[in-house]
Parts: sequence; C-alpha cells; structure tokens
Amino acid sequence: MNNEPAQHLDRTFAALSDPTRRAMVERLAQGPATVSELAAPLPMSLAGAMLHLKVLEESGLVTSRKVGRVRTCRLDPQRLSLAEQWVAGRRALWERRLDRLGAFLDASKPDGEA
Amino acid sequence: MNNEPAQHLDRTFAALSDPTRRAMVERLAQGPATVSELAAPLPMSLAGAMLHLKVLEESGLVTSRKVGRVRTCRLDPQRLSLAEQWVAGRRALWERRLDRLGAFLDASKPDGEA
DNA sequence: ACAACACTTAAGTGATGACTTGACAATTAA
DNA sequence: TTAATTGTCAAGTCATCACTTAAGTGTTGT
Repeated sequence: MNNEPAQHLDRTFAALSDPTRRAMVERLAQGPATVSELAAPLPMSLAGAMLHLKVLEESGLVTSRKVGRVRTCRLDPQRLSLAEQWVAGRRALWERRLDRLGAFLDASKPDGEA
Repeated sequence: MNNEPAQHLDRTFAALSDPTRRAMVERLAQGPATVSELAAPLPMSLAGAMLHLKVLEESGLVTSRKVGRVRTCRLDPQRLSLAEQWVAGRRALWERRLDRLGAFLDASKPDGEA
C-alpha cells in the first residue's frame, strides 16, 4: 500500500483542491456524463472545462470513453478510495496516539477520572 | 454537512497535494513536533519549510503554539476527517449507484449470474 | 454536399506556488 | 554581555495553473 507512487496522490489531491473539479466529481457521483453535460453548469468556456477534465483524468479520478463524437466520463471509485485511505490512515495513527496518551494519563493519575 | 465553505476543502486538498506537506503530516501523525524538527529531514531551507507549514496551518490541518522561542505543531484530526468525509461521501454515492445498477441487471437478465 | 454538433488543440495572459537568499527579531546558554 | 539557537519577514525568481479566444477535427442529421 505504501508502494504507490506519491505522484498519484499529488495529482489526486491537487485535482480535488479546485471547486470546479469537485463540482464535476459531484456530478459524476450521480452517474456518467458527457463533456458538454459536465461543462454546461460551469461559468467558463467549454475549452476551460476540458482542461479541468484533463486534470481529473490524469489524476485517475475520472475515466472516459469516446463513442462517435461524444465522450462519456465516469468516476473511478478506486482512485477516490486511495485518497480516502491516505487521509484515514494518518488520522487513525494520530487518534490512536491520542487514545494511548489518554489511557496513560488515566492510569498514572486516576484522580482525573470521570 | 454541505454548508461548509468550499474554501476550506480547497485549502485542505491543496495542502495535501504536495509531497513535502504530506511528509510533514506523516511526521505529525506520530506526534507533535517543532518547526526545526519538521524542517530537518527536508531538502530545503528552513524558510522554505515554514512556507509549507503556513499552508498547512491556513488549511486548518495543523495548529501550533509557541512557547519561548520554540513553536510546537500538531495535527488537527477534525480537519483531516473533513476531507476524508467529502471523498467518502462521493464514493459511497457512486458505489451505491453501481450496486443498484448491478442489481437491476441481475434481475432483468438472470442468465448472467455466476 | 453542407451545416450543425461535440469536442480538441494551440497560443497567449495574468495569477499562484514553491522556493531562494538575506536581514532581522526574540529567547536561552555561557 | 556575547553568542548561539529558533524562528520570522521581505524580496525576488522561475515554473505551473486557470483560464481566454480562435482555429481545427471528426460525426451526424438534412
């Protein structure tokens, strides 16, 4: 699990750091969508939206397939999960530490209980 | 839950998108550390490391208190949790949809089983 | 054939980011 | 008091990001 290139996490978190791209992810969480559908609600040109889409694809969060002249995009839950796990892992580590510390304090100074 | 300023997520994900800052978070997951301790293993100047630390603090992922001439930094698990929940939420939505779709396909075309 | 459609690419611009060096506080140790 | 430690601020530099407009590529409907 620790063997993954950090670059992937770089790109994934960077992709998620932009509100436009998070909006795209939110939309895609409801189901697949075409490039135009993703771009339509955004306050920018189609070309601008495509740049964001490119970032999402390069991060691996989104995959797409083109049939005819329409490109359909969908979310990749695995990549989402990867980012989630990194965060969860560090948080678990830190909270476990806090728990141990609490237990130690409780044990060495039982007056402080309750 | 949807009422939080998107800005916080912007900053949190942006903070996590840099390997140097993730290294700092990893270090802080083991326990509090001073500015120098955080900067020591990094291939950059102290001032450079402080800029990263500033980003982490502005995102809320890290808090710090200065006593004497030493500033001690620690992780804020709540902020970590916030980012985690955003990702988990979208992923859950999408995977729930995939499950529904799978169930539908199984029901309408039972030949495909096993 | 022709036009409308759905993208795609390229080039350019202004704003952020990730550093650097260097000067400067504030605290502690000798 | 002097000097070392620990951190902070201020410029300045170079790269990357977030767009824009404009032009171009296939695809589909008439």
